[in-house]
Amino acid sequence: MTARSSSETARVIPEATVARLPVYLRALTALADDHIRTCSSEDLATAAGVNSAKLRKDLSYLGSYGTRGVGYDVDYLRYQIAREIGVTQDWPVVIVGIGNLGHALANYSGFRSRGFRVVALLDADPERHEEIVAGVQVRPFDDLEAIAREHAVAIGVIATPAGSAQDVADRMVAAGVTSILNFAPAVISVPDGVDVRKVDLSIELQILAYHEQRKAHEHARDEIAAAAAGGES
Amino acid sequence: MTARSSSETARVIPEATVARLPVYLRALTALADDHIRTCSSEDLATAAGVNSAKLRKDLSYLGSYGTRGVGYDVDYLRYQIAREIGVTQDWPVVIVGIGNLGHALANYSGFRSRGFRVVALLDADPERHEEIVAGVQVRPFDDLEAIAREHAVAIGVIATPAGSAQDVADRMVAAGVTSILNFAPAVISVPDGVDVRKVDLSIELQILAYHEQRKAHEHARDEIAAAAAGGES
DNA sequence: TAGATTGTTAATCGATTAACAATC
DNA sequence: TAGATTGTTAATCGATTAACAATC
Repeated sequence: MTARSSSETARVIPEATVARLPVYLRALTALADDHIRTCSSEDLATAAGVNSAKLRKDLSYLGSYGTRGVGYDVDYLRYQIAREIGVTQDWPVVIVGIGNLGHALANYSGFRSRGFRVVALLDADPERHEEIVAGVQVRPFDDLEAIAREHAVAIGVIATPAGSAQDVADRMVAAGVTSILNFAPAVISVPDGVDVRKVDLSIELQILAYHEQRKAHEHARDEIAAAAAGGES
Repeated sequence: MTARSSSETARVIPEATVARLPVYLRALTALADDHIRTCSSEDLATAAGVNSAKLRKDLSYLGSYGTRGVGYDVDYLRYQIAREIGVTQDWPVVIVGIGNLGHALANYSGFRSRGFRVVALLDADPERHEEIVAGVQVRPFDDLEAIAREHAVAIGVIATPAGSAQDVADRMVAAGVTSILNFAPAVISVPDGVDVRKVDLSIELQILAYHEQRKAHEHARDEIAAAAAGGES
């Protein structure tokens, strides 16, 4: 459908790489905070918790920002990654659902410093409309359209119960939101062209539980094997 | 290192599959709540937001729990997946760091119903030790060892600021915790055999920002192309 | 020039998907 | 038996990694 222009030189960054760029950005910020001016791919990879070959391959999709024999200039690389991700500008964000999690998200200090600005907190419950959270007054969910258009909001965060998530997503999309971060434990469906990412506490815990169980089974097996020592080959 | 026993028939479930099993579990629970007794792979795939070939492949790693020509028994499959993940039992969990996010996590109702039980809330700040959150009193961080051993805690949740995360992780590992869910915006390193999963709000938002920016660029390009209509081939 | 480190190649590994034989 | 749907095969696609030539 979308014709690829030939002027841009095949700028397709793999999804796995895109997901790691923010990690590199954070690691570079930590290095800069420690007054480190230059780092090797090995240094940065260690700080980011990945292997250095992967890091260099990832960076190679952005361009050639290092110096052979020397390494990377921390500030320069940081700026290039920030620009590539798009967080040199400020993205207006709305949060819908100001329960416990919504409160925590609204108060999250990492927003502002990382290229995002919470322009509105919305909740369907009128009881919450008095409240001021992190300096922002909670407003009715029905104000979504007006706010989204006024601030040109492209990114929405859903922190409602599961039952409301699809409805909120539909309204967001209708209001022009094209990227959604969904904290509700529900699958939401959206039209093509809208991106959804999902964060789910209980799913993360269940993945850990699976591995825990496997470890437990392995231990049990090892012990049985040890007890039956000297058995058949 | 770990010798694979031959009695268990090569029970290696790919990581990508493991990460989807909890999604299937939730979808099956939703179907059961709607009094649906049987479903096809197509039905379940739709409910889980994946394609049906992938779903069937995933389920095939667990065993053969469907009936050709008929589909899957919802309750039976749900039990089999829960057993495979290990959430038919209850996992004791500790949460460290009872700020905004820690509060939200402690109050999260999906815990209990999904195989987890919060046995302790810990915080280093003595000011918080009076507090009772979700019916559980906040206790000193130094109680970690005692609590972890008493309840045989295998899973820990870190909801502290980034600066404390590595220290908390080290203490958890020393206390026998072998799976960590890390909400702090920091890379933590742990010994082999300890699993860490990371949930990071600002990274998720940055990934969305990247795609937003790409959409914006594409629109701009399309408009330029449209304006220059009738140009060279 | 010698030493260091990048950017890239190519091999390997793992995940996705369509298609269909098996079978209820 | 005819229709439906699973479980599996095999082809394809994407991600990881080691190794090293290029080059500062």
